[in-house]
Amino acid sequence: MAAPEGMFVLEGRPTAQLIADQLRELIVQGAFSPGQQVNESALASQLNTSRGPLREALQRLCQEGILVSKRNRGVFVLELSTQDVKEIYAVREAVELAAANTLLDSDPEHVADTCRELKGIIRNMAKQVAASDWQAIARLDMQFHTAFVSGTGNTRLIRIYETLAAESRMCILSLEVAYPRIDALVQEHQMILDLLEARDRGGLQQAIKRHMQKAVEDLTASPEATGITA
Amino acid sequence: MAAPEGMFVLEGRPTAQLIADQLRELIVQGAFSPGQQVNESALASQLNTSRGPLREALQRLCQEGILVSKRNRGVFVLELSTQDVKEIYAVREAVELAAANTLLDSDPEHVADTCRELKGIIRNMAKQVAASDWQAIARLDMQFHTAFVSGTGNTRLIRIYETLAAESRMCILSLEVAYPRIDALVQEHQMILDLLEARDRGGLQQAIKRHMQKAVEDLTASPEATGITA
DNA sequence: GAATCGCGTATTGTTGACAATCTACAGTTA
DNA sequence: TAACTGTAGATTGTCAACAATACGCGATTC
Repeated sequence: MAAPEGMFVLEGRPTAQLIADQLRELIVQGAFSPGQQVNESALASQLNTSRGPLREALQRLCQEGILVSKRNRGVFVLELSTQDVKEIYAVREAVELAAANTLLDSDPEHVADTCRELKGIIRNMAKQVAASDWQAIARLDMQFHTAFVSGTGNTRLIRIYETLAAESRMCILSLEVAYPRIDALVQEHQMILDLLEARDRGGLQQAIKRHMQKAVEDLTASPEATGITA
Repeated sequence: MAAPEGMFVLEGRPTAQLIADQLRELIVQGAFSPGQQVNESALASQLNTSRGPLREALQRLCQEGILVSKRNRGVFVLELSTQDVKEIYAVREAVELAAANTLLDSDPEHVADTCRELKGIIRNMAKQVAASDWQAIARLDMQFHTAFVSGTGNTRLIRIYETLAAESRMCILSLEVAYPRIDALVQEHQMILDLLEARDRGGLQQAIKRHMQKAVEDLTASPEATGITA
């Protein structure tokens, strides 16, 4: 029996995950300042739920790494150090390089589909760059890379990357206006897209490496101007 | 003030993690059959704890991927498909290649330390191969690779790999006596170690790729003989 | 005879209360 | 004045009871 259109399973996913998704979005948008303690009771009341589910959500975010838990103290919003930035982008490079190889080994038509999606994201990104909307730029930046990795269809790789994407958004957020050249952002993504379309394996790998390297340089260049601690 | 010898912090880590570690070890050792439901109340009683902490531990293992949660149904032990095996080893390859590059870029003395550790693990592995103790072999196999990745010092990479290691042990476990050539295991690891010591970047990368590729072939070769579903 | 409906049971999901622990501050003493 | 000790407050960690949901089986109907 096919379900009628417009019908969908209500609350199909576990509640804790819904809360976690909501909180993650709030955190990466900077609704909580780094190092700030997250109060269980208070948040539970605000979200109109009990401490149980909320606790599970917090624990989930702890495991993802955007919150840190201290025994008998509570959970705190992650404070990013330059070391953290280096780690995050090193792992991102590893994942994206693997994704690039997998993509180039896969069906050309599927690659074309992915390229179409990426192209649309770049278009939106250019718009937001013109509007200087940093929130949106950070979101689209990670949307681009997440779509790139999603193209592999490897659910584990995708899951890993989603965590990295959240952490990266926190990095980018603390960057804000400190970002040196706003136009380079669109250009670099466009280059990655072009090389993927051209199926230039070596060039794509180099472009990804450069993209990550530049990001680390930008993010660690002036730590005193950002929220990133040395 | 230096703490007197013999003193240590009591139960410094969160309880849920202790339970999770214990359960993870049981699962990767095959104490639960794939697809089997894990009963919260029963386990809580057995482990002499309440459902709260146990629930958190289960959720943690769900996020790691060795348990799967179904809403209002409970959690079940992961059933590995050939697709899962391919995914796991694709991600492992990505992580280990990145680890290899990072290691070869790091301090030679530190690499030497890592090599010493790996050498010891290989020695133990050879012993267990002689004794045909599959449990121990699987444990040492993953211990080797985990030590390799740990050499990078990248905490995020290490955390990712620990999850992959757990899943891999489940793969290897279902392999058991079906493993084709028991000697190749020690040889392949020895080769990786040698190439790392020789600082042969290209050779090491190739060796890692081959190692992963062979593992997938072995694991997916005779699915009917193993617990891995098509 | 096959499909459907309804009930019973088992299990999870949620809640609120209780216990344990830590930090901060004030009081005390050398 | 500086360092230590004890208390107060707040927050998390744990627990047991309650509510909601899904599955399996038997009765019923066409």
